[in-house]
This record gives sequence, structure tokens and C-alpha cells, in this order.
Amino acid sequence: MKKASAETAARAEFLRCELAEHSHRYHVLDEPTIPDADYDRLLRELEAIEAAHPELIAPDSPTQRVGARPSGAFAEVRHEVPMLSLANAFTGEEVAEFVRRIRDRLDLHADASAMQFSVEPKFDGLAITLRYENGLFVRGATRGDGESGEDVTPNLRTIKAIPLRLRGTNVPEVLEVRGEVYMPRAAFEKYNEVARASDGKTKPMVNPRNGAAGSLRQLDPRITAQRPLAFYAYAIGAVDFGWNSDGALPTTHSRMLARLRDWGLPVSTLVETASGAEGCLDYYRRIGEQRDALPFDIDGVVYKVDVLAVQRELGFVGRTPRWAIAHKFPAQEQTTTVEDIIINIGRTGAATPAAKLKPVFVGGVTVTNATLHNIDQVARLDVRIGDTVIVRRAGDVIPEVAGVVIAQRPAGTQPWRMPERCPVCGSQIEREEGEAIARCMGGLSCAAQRIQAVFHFASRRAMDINGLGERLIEGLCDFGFVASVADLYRLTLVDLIEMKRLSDERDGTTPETVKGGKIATKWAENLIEAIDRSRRTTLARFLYALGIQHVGESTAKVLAAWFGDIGLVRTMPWPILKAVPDIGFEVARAIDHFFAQPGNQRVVDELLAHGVIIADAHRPIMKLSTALTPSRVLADMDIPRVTGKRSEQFAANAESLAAIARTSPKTWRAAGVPADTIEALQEFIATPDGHALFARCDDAMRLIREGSPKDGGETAGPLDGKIFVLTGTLTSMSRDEAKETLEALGAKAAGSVSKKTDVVVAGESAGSKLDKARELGIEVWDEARLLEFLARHPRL
DNA sequence: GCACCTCGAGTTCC
DNA sequence: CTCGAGGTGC
Repeated sequence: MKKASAETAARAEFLRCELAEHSHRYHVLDEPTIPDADYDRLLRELEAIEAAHPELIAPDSPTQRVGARPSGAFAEVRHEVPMLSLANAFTGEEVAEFVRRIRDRLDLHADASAMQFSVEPKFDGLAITLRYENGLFVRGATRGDGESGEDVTPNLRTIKAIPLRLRGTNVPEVLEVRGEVYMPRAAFEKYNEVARASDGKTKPMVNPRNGAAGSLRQLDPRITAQRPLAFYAYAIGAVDFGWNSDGALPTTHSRMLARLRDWGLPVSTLVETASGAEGCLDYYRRIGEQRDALPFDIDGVVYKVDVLAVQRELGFVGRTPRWAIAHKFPAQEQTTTVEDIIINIGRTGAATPAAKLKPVFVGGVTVTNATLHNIDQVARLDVRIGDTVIVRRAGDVIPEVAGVVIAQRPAGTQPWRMPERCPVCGSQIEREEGEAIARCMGGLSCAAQRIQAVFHFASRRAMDINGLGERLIEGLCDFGFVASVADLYRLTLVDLIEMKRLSDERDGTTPETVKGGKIATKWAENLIEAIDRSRRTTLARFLYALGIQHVGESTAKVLAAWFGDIGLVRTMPWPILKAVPDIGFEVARAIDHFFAQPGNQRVVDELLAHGVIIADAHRPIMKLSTALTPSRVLADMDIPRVTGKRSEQFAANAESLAAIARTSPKTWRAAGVPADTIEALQEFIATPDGHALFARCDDAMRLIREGSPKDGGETAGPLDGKIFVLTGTLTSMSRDEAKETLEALGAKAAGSVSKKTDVVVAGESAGSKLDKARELGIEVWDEARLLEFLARHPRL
């Protein structure tokens, strides 16, 4: 063996110090400063060094003992049988090696049963031991360093999953049960929800394991009792049947777990037996698939040789058994540092803080950005530039900053504050009272909002301009080729190439060339073509593309269906818009406000002038015209005291709002309207705004009446009014296509299943929506049923 | 006025 | 996908 270099020796010493420190923090202070994955990595590095250079093994090396001394707050308990720690495997190869080592060691007399394993999930909680004497729970302790831990009996007694007395017969005189205290995910979420609502009085927990550890180490068991902890048993320690010698223990680990279950101890239902390395790896894969759906956190699986006699024969290396190994899942948590906290300006001006991270590999991808959502979230976490943070990428795809490692905060950091001015345009950033989000007030004069507006306009569900991405839009805006979405339809090939040249020049990038040294221009041709194609569109897409606040895809569809014409929508006063179902005060006002701005009207004019064609324009539907009575519109104006009933009195026999305005108060008094209500209406009409609103509403109502078909014109599709929900993957068409087709037949496609849903179309691997549909007894179609229906009802 | 349901908007990586 | 907030029915 090669002699260790001074460098290697120094590295080993460094690792020992580092590990001792983290271990102390973890076991004694309950304040983990690095995720387990990092700890494991350091430990494995040290193990590797020590394996190569045994002379470097120091008596105080963490590889020679596990954990640190318990803190003084709880009484120390010596474990009669030491609590084990397991070796870790991270790859299938390491598991195969583990199995091979066992086979080699047992070699001559190894029969098939020696290769049987009890396989179990590895709960991410806190290992404890419970002592039962004559069936009575007498003492419980944490694992501590494996030799002795802390007496947390009063706290453990509060955990309902832990039986205070064993059930059944043949209970040993002394029984020590090993298991894991954990916090179910749902309970963890609920706890944090409450904590977050408490305005900082209760701190949220970083993760369920931390929550379990913290809860168990409460000095006051009443606090522990309020924490929703649970427990699973997975092994036994000391056992003594005393004189009752006919109660011999089972001969395999799996049967022992069954026995523990008989005694009333909770044992996970996920425990199985597996045979050989393949069996273990198959279990690993299956549990891995379920991992995100489990009600508790696990960080891997454990394989244990099932036959206890074989376990005894294999014995230990140091404190880790040769007969068991923990096979860990790839980390879904990592630490990294916050290089910067920037704010992104969205289409609506929303200023959302985001952490720029030193790249880390977590959950299968490299993460460099993580949203911090809003000011409250930053304050809650107290994330600062320079901080070391724990990044998590769990079942959901989007990475989040789970917490800050306060211990590693560099000196001189400042709490982060939302800047007062927009970093892009310098406008004021304001937060509406009671709102969660701060907004840049710059509107379209803010370059960021302009770019986002154009991006939204071009997006697939809006005008669907293929190939117009954020980078290109940035260039077009920065060099003045595009100031509003209408300018897109003015662009020429020359403009695009010139823009590209300017941005290449600015960024110092060399232009891409094709064969013959010519500058690549195909993209520009394609883009011009895509822009041209987008000219022909539908009213719903057009309205959605404009990016009116609160008008998303479905509101745009509603507007398009009811008014049918852009000329109408762009002039409607809000009380008229409000008459449409699903459009309330806020949305109606937002639409009215959008079109009240001359700049926006100009953009619409220019779009139409540049050849944008709304192909599905139609007359307003009759239902709209019938819904729009003067009394209805008056009631929707929210004039103080003028309620639905009063507005009917005002509007009795009146042809229009103007007629109402002309009517003398005497007439109403005669009809029994209270004087103060009449006064309120008169006052409203007297204001310039009120007067103008009356006139606009009258005009709008006239326009709609004149535009509406006289006959019953509208054709009802075969699925009129039916609410569909699509879920899972369809093989013959995309979900969007299916949605469009169903809508063309008159159906409405909703996002989630509820009582109102008529049909759920379930494709391949449908998930929770299908379950919910079954639960509510809603009609479910598979793809074949859908296709059959569509074949019988061709699109009109 | 409150509870429930939708819809809108923002987000990450490849 | 998830949160926040708007719309509507009770």
C-alpha cells in the first residue's frame, strides 16, 4: 500500500474536524447545517482515505464512532444492545457488491435462504429505542451515538403510534424495540401552514425530519403532544423472556417484524422479502416510483439478510453490520450559495424575486435559479445574498429554496429588501395594500413589460407565432424595431437581419454562417412566414393576445362567444361587460380600462390595418341582447342604495338609461322609491363620469340590439354546455387538440374535476383526476369512447 | 358574508 | 404545477 502523502493526511484531518462539527450540530443541537447527502459524501471520502491508508485512522475519527455526546438537557441512557448504523450504497453496483461479499463470506454452506433479504423503506426521521418491561412501556431514548442516547420517555409517550402496553401473549420480560419517529408529510404541511399564518411567532419547519427531531427534543412534553408525530418499528434490541422460555423468537427478521406487529407495534406495510441483488434492486425501483406519493419522507431502502442465524454469522465491521445496507435515493436536497437575488418583471409588472444560485445538481438536473415568489417568502426564509441555502427539488419539478443555513452566513450580510425602483425602467415599485405581489408601475413604458407583452402576444395559445422567442423579442425591442405588438406585422426580412447584426455586434458574438460563408438567414425567413401565418386568427386568441389584465384564455373565449366582434368588445363600458356570466366587477373594469387608453386602441387599429383578420367574427348572441335591460345594467353599476329591486322600479317602462335620467323624481316617489335612493341616483347622474357612463351604456345596448340576430340563429352543438375534463395522455391526438375538438362541439373543457363535471376523458396513466371522477361517480370515457363519439359527431 | 370553484399568472429546465 | 384572487351560489 502506498504511503499517504502529507496532503492526504491533511485532507483526512480536515474531514474529521468537519464531520465532527456537523455531527455535533445534528445530534446535539438539532440544527443540521448541511443536508445528509453532503455529510454522507464527506464521510465516504474519509472512509475511502482510511481504507487506502489505515495508518491515518485516528481514534476520534467519525468512522470509528457514530454521532456525538447527547446534550445535558435530557438524562443519558445506555443502550443495552448498541443501536446500529448502516453502511450506505448509492448505486446498483454497490448493492451487488454487498450481496457478493455476503455470498463470499458464507461461501461453502450458503444455501438459497442466505440470499433472502428483508427489504424495507428507510424512513427519514429519528431513530429511537423503546423499552418494554413485562409488556409495559417504561423508557424510550434517542439513538445518540449508538452507545447511549437521551431519555425522551415523556415525549415518546405522547406519540399515539407507540403502544404504552404490548398486546397478546408470550410478551417477553424485557423487549427493546427499535424504530423511527417521523412526521407525516400532511402533518408537516399543515403545521407549516399554521406557522406561516402566525406572523413569525411560530417558525416553520425546514422539512419533516427536522420537525420530528425538534419535536422530540422538546423539554415540555405538552408541546410534543401537539406535534403530529408517528412511528414505525423495524428491529429489536435487547430481549429477555425470563422464565417464560416457551416464547422463543422467530428465526427470520421478516417474521420478527410480523411478531412486533402482533405485539401492537406499527410496522410499515411496505416491508417485503426479496431474493438476491436483483430482488433488492427491483424493490428499490418500485419504492422509488412510489416515493413522491408516500405519505411520509423516505431517503432510501434498507436490505437486511433475513435469516437471523446468518446475520449472527456475518457479524459486524466496527459498528456497522455486514448483513445490512441502506440503499439511498439520489439526493433531492442540496446546499449551494446565493450569488445574487434579482427581480424579474412580468407582463403585468409583477416584481418577483429570484435567487441566482451557484449551480448544483439536485434531483437529476442542475439548478441555477429558484424563485422566491414574493417579498413575504424572502422575509420568511430571511434569504440574503451570500447565504448558504438548502435547495429542494422534490416530486414537483420546480426547485425551491427550503431554508437558510444560518451557521454558514458570512459576516456583514443584510436582509434583502425589494428595491424601490424597477431595475429595468426605474419606475416606482409599489405593493397594493393587502396584496402579495409588488408591481413595477411603468406599464408599457417599461422595457421588461413590453418584452413580456410581446412574448405573450406571440405565445402558442395567443397569436401562435412560431419561433419568436424571448431573445429575439429582446433584440427587436432593444434596437427599436418593435415598440408595440402591432410593429411585428411591419417587420421585414431586412429589419430582422439588421437587428441580428446589431445584437451580434453588441454582444461580441460572431454571426452564424452557412455554407459559402454567407450569414444564416433562414430563421428570419421562417419568422416572417410565421408572423404572416398568425395574421389569420380567432377573436378569442386575439383578445387573449392583447394581454388585458384578468383576461386569460377562458375569459377571452367567453367574451368572443358573447360579443363575437372586436368592434363591439373594444367599446363596451364595464356595466355591459359585467352582464356576461363569469365576468364580474374587477374583470369588467379591467377590460374597460384597457380600451379606455388611446394607446391600446391605436394598437388594435394598427393590428387590423396590418392585415390581422379575425376569422370567426360573428354577431353578438341573442342571449346577450335579452340580458341587457336598462334595469339590469343600472343594477350592475353599483350605485349606492340602487339595488336590484330599486333599479327595476327606476327602469319601469323606461326604454333606455337616458330615459331614466330624464324621468322626474316625482314619478319614482309615486312608485314608492325612498327619497334618499332617488337622491343617490340623481347625484350619480349629475357627475360627469356618471353621465358619460349612462350614455356609453345606452350606445352599447343599442349597438348590441341592432347587431343581434333577429331569429334564434345560434346552432347548438351536440355537447352544448357539457363540462369535460381531460386527463392522462391520449395516443391519437394531443390534449389540446382534443380540447379544441370538444369545444367545437359546444363543450366546455375545465381544468379540474368537480361536482359540475359531466364527463372525464381519461387517457393513458391518468392520475388523481380519474380517482376523483370515480369518487364523485362521474362518467369516464377512455380514448376509444372519445374517438367513437367524435367519429359520430363530425365537426361542423 | 362565507365556502367553493375556476381562472390567471408566474415559474424551471431541456 | 401551485398560489392567489375573482366570481358565484348558498
